Amino acid sequence: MSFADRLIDWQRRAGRHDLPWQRRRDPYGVWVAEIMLQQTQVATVIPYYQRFLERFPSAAALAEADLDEVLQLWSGLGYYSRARHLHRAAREIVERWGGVFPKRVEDIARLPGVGRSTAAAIAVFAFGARAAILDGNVKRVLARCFGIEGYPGTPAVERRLWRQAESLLPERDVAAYTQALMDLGALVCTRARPRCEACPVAGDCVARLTGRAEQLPTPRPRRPLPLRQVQWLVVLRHDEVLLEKRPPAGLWGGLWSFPEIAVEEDATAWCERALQASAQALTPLEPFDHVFTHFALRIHPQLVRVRRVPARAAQPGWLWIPIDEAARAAVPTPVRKVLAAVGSPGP
DNA sequence: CAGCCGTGGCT
DNA sequence: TAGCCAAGGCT
Repeated sequence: MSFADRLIDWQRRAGRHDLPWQRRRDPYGVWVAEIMLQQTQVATVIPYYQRFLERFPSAAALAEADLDEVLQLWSGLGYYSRARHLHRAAREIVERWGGVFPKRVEDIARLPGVGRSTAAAIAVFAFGARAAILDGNVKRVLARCFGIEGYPGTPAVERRLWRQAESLLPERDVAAYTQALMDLGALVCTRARPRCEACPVAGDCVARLTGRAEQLPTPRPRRPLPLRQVQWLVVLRHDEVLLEKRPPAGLWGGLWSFPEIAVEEDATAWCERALQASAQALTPLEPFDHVFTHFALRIHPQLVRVRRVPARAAQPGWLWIPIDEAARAAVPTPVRKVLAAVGSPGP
């Protein structure tokens, strides 16, 4: 029996069949699922997927929405450029494709946020196309099965993996085969402690036969990171907290967060400058020189280790948000946690 | 091309 | 426990 047939047969018995995005096979539902699942585990995606599709049931509904609302529904899921791309792509589908999701893999792959692998997955699951995917699961399964050495992040190794993935494609049942590949990687051929005894292709697996299953795929070469520490300023006024809108791209792009400074900077001086610079936006607040009688500045004790201090926006927006509402605003998860830790500052 | 982007689970 | 990685794509 061929590699593909063994996997398809196994998938029918032991694979996943009841995931939310497997219930609907329309291209929009498949597309949103594939974007959310990029670098994100299934269990994390499920509640976000259900909320998102309830609010935006179609590309047209998504295209009409404000980006802020899309980001708010995405908040906590991470990789926020996915949400910005999704929103842009929805408008592209409406304007360029007349609201009809493109069918050709090349056209799907031109949508923002959709690369080669995601385009193939959409085409396979929504349109029954014959195309190969190559995600983390598939890379691991193929690297082990066929003994492909080397870090998959390098172009040479990735080319070999793509060629291998293409050559294994069955003539029919590509959707079942693709799902099988991902299920095998997620449930059996796991990164640590693979369950080789439950694998339908263990008999032909190079890594299994050479005892190198846990050594493949070759891990990323580690390079020491110049870690710095930054800290957040939490500016409070009664039961309100000051948030700034981050630049539209980059880290937490378009989301609201606390002002963030390097640990070497003087927080008090920085806060004075920031409040002075945004005096217009802060009306009807008191003049900044009263800041320490009318406002409370807290330097949150939680320090964050980051690669670099994120660049600040030239013209950040500022917003005083009641603490209760802030917890529901479009803010990234670390900010929500700090917010919960700060609580109400009292009178 | 290599670094960046987020959060959570795992060992 | 601190690092590694996950249904990758963009620059």
